[in-house]
Amino acid sequence: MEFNLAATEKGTRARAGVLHTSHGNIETPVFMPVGTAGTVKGIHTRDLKEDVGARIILGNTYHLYLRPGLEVLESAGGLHKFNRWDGPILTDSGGFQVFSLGDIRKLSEEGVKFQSHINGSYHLFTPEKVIDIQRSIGADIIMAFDECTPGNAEPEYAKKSLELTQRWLHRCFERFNETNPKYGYKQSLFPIIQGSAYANLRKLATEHVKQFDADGYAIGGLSVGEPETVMYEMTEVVTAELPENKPRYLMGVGTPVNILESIDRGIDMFDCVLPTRNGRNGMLFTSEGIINIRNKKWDNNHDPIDKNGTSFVDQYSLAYLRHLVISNEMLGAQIASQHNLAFYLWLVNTAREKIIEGCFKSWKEDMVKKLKIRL
RNA sequence: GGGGAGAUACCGAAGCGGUCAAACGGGGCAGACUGUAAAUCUGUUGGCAGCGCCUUCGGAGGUUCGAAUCCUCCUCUCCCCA
Repeated sequence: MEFNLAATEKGTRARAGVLHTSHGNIETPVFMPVGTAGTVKGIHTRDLKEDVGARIILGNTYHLYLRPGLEVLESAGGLHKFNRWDGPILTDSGGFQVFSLGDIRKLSEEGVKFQSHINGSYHLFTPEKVIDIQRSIGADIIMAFDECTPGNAEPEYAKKSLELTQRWLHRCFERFNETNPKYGYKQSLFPIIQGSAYANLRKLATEHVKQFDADGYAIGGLSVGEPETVMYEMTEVVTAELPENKPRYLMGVGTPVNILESIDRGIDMFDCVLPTRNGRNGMLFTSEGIINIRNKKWDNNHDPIDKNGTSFVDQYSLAYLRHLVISNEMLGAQIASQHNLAFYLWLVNTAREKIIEGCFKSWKEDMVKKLKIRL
């Protein structure tokens, strides 16, 4: 998997690049819509591609393993064939579920024993097994199995947790190197840098990860409860040490402001559930600011959702969308999700253009102010 | 015409002498959500006002220290039999 830098800008670490995969090229910075269960909730792949302009989407190892299961995915010929998304796919390893499903799992040196949130059955996820599962799912980019350390972890715990993730990383690469893709195209394994809110740990983690000369590097364990300033600081610490010629992926981030600030700090790839989840729950990210579409003040406003919007759905009015969301009509969740995703893609696309033009920094400052406005 | 049941806050519906400004649902209003156990969750919903006061349980009277709860009359709904 090749990555080529197309442009950088002085006075910022922002980069524009192109990542080449077997399922197409990805221009960066990029936002990757999250499709945990093999679907970006509420959005057809046709709309993802043609309307939203998504270039790569996510899937999740834990969730897809439990349902529909590997037998179905393998007989379909992998996730691309199963969900009819022919662009690149990235699967998360289940490391985030170690964090988010903290109450129904048990952590050990060997791996993590999850109790299925679906039927209560037990499943041991080891680094080796997680690689095997991701071979079966067939994503272009697969993630190392890690422990996503909570944002408020004590130093001792953060250190122990990081060291476990590091040992698991060796096991991941070992299994990765002794197995082959199942569907005839290359897969790339990205390590995940942990270290919680501690700069010294983040530096150690970054150094450690570089020995694998991976096709890309991810930063995990951020936006998990720590203050935003910490998130930015940790991102800076890590990107300062990572090789320039490899893509950097900031996992699970974030708000539109978070994304612009992180691009400024040298991040190339993002994913986040906010545009879809918050969209379903009535929150719109627009070029003028944030809208809670359930609020009464929109009930008779017939302006378009976003007059600068790039999506087909932006032609719908605020009043109509409010009506749909308030009435719990499924189209409301779909329109809101599609708008938000299109907005996120517009945001990273524009950031890319501005980097190439050499005026990202000033555009960003301006944009961040607008994005914080609550309409 | 005869017999029965009932009227409670925006709606539905508990409550049947004090712990009732009144359970619970719904609806309304607002908030949260960051590698998705989420089309979810939380708060609030008589009026003022900083824990106190004021106006509420169909209407009017009454009993009582005290009434949404008991009594009388009135108004209106619903059901059954003619």
